[in-house]
Amino acid sequence: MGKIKKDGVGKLNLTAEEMNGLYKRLYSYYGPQGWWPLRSKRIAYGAGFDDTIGFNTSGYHPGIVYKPVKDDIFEIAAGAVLTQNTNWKNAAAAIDNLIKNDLLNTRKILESDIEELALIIKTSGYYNQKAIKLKNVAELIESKNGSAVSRQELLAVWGIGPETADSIMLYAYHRPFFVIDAFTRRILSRYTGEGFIQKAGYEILRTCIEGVIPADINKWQEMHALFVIHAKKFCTTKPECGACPLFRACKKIK
DNA sequence: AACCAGGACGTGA
DNA sequence: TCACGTCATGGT
Repeated sequence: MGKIKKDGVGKLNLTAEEMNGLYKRLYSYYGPQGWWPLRSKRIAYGAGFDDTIGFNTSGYHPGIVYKPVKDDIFEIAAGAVLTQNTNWKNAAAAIDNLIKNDLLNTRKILESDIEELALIIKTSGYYNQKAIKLKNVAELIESKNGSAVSRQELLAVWGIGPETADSIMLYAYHRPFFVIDAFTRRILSRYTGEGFIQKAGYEILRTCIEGVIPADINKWQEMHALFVIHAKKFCTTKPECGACPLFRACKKIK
């Protein structure tokens, strides 16, 4: 067995109270985000949607009815892949280009020429790798013939790591897996003052967070989206602590 | 002009 | 397990 993984868990002192306070502060400041930023939502929200960062910046739009369609699942999976280590704006441009070429569904992706596909998603960076990844996810989704994919199946796909898998599970399939990204780590480590959060392994941190936030799919979706928007607005690499809505509660660890 | 952006994978130690 | 190199565009 070797090392005791509990060493890692033991150093994480994140509490449900802290998490709840953080959620309430972010939610009251930014409002519901209604993620995932599907293009149908981006269009529906119109001017209220900041497509450079993938957020509805003008508050909730209760009058707008979002109608899910079959290809949404692949759009989310594709977006999760295309935004790997890349800003959303570049990924969104790639998605728009896929739409322009009528390629945003599993069958068309599988039929597409991989070198042409790579050029179509060029703006997202790593486009040769991502072209392969898109085909791989499309293949998995297509093979399930409409039934939901599992996290394990996603992780078995070349190009789908834990964060991408969890994004797909949480936002496309509405399953309870909390998404851990660099922003989540940065905000939580600063806010709680626990430097160890930056070093904790993915699964350790994920299960820890899942244990301190109420098991509510919508809340998990919102929490992750709130982490991302806050990391872009204030908790950047060089944070804007002066105007930050979390200033008073934050432990401010760099 | 370095640095960052909603990572994942292969390799060597 | 873990640190490090690779993949790559586009904005600040």
